[in-house]
Amino acid sequence: MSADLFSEVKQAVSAAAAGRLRSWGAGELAEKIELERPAQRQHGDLSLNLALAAAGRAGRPPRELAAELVADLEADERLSTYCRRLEIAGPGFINLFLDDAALGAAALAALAAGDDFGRGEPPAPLSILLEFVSANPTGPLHVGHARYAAYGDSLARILTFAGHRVDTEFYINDYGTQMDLFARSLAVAYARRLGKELPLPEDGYRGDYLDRIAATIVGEKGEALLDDLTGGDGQQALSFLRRRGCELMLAEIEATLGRFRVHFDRWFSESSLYRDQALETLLAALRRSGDVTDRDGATWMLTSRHGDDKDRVLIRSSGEPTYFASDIAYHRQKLDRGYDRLINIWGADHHGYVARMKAAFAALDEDPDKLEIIIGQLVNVIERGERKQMSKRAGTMVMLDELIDAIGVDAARFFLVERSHDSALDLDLEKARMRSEENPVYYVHYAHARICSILRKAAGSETEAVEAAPPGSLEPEERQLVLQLLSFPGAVAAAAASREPHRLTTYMRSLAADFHVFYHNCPVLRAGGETAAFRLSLCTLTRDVIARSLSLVGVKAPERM
RNA sequence: GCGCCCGUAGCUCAGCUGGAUAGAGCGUUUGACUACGAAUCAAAAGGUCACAGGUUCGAAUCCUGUCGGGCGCGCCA
Repeated sequence: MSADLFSEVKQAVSAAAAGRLRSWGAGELAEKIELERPAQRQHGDLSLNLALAAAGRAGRPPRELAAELVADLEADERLSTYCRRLEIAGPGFINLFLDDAALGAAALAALAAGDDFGRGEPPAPLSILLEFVSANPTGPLHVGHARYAAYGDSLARILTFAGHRVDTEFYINDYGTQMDLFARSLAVAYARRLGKELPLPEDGYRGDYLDRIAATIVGEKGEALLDDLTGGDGQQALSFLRRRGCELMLAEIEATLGRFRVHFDRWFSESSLYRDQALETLLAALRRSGDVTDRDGATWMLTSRHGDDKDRVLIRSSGEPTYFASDIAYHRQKLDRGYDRLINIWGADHHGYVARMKAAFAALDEDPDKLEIIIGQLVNVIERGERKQMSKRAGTMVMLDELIDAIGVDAARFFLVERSHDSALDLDLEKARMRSEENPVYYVHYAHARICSILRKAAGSETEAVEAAPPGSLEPEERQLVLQLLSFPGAVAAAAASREPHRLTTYMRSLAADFHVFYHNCPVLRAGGETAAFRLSLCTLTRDVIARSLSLVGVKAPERM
């Protein structure tokens, strides 16, 4: 008995129905059998819409087709070991009623599979480079970054568990005007700390973190930079501040991400592209392919030839390269590392750049589909019931560290990843702080802790010594729990394929709910004998699946709470 | 003006890529602990799935349009 019963059933159906489907000219339906969990119990455990899907092609009424399919399925030996009964319902659905013993056996097989239950084995695993957060190293992370951090890190975990090879990467924008501005702002904080006032640059950065970093630099260098900043042209001092400030800022960012349980395999520096002359190489290649032209004193890339709205500047008339230019060089570099797929997670404020980046791939003679850009919607901050965009100026910034301090990593990650990344998210920090105990993560935690408590109680008991065997029949609540547990591999696969970690939070809430119902209706230890042994196994499997699900979104599974 | 995203219960959101009578949590009302953890469970109430067309056996889901909200549309990053 396989742990992944639903896949097993799917394969059996495919094999048994293939011939019939082909005779209707709908053979391809056998390749992608859709097994659904009907919303209503009376519709069975699984349902097939094959007859409905084939009706158009066959030119015959669906129920008539369903009758022929049912005959094929009933004749199939493998299927009849899982399936107690088949029925045709409604417009032409084929409903499957699974055998209780088979369900129980599958649950025990899932338990035996241990860490491998739900793990994907795609026929062709992808090697994926997943880039996310990539915040400018000019300030600390805020809750907007936190959303992408939670989303991206969860996605990396899920894709890995689904069987792909995933590297995660943080791109450091440590080159260009923003870094210059950062260095000059840092110089102001540095000088002030030593009793000298320098003019704050227009649109300069401000904030406690600059004082913090300035203090560190004063500790390291004393007043050594002061003369250059006040007397000289300041170039040497600014250069140092840019480099060292960036290092210190990145260290803070990395520490915050570490607290948030987000780890990157690689930190890639934009500056390194300039050191390696990646832009020159890139430009030469683009000139050869004819995708670049000089116009109005600037160097343009002809992205409009590849589906972009208009052409884009690579080198300004000032001679400075644009951000776009180094971004192309960066992606060229990523491609050269040999990944099958490059996934970028960008904020909604960057969606306008998708077309030009895809165009760049086409110009580089690379398949644009290798580049997968996921747009995450923004986070709004709610203050006194009003929705506000986060802004330093308006003082509505909420930092990731603040969020963690307020509600903890588990509640924060669950909250951020629970919603579809496609919808804007409102965060009311005060409300989150006051009502953090209502976070759904604790509902899932409670189920986990409750099971752990039962297992502690069972430790060393007679029940624990009995080897579990699938019972001949299951109580309705037991049955529901088993069906939910067996849905786990499908939930993982769906979350991975659709890049939607929130499907797993939805899944584990349902699983926790089904467990609580089971708990209230089906005594475990008190049942005694073989029933107790089997139910104890269900408890263990539920605990494992909850813990695994939580770990896939970077949340802990406490044994007590 | 153009492009992308969103609009589902009083509030916050799911809805398995087109399935059967649209679901949770919070809030409201009511019931269940001498019990393997009541941070739980059971029940009630709450809906024009923004609106109007279209596609088909079947639409919250797909296509078109309208309305409303968010985000973009630079030789900024």
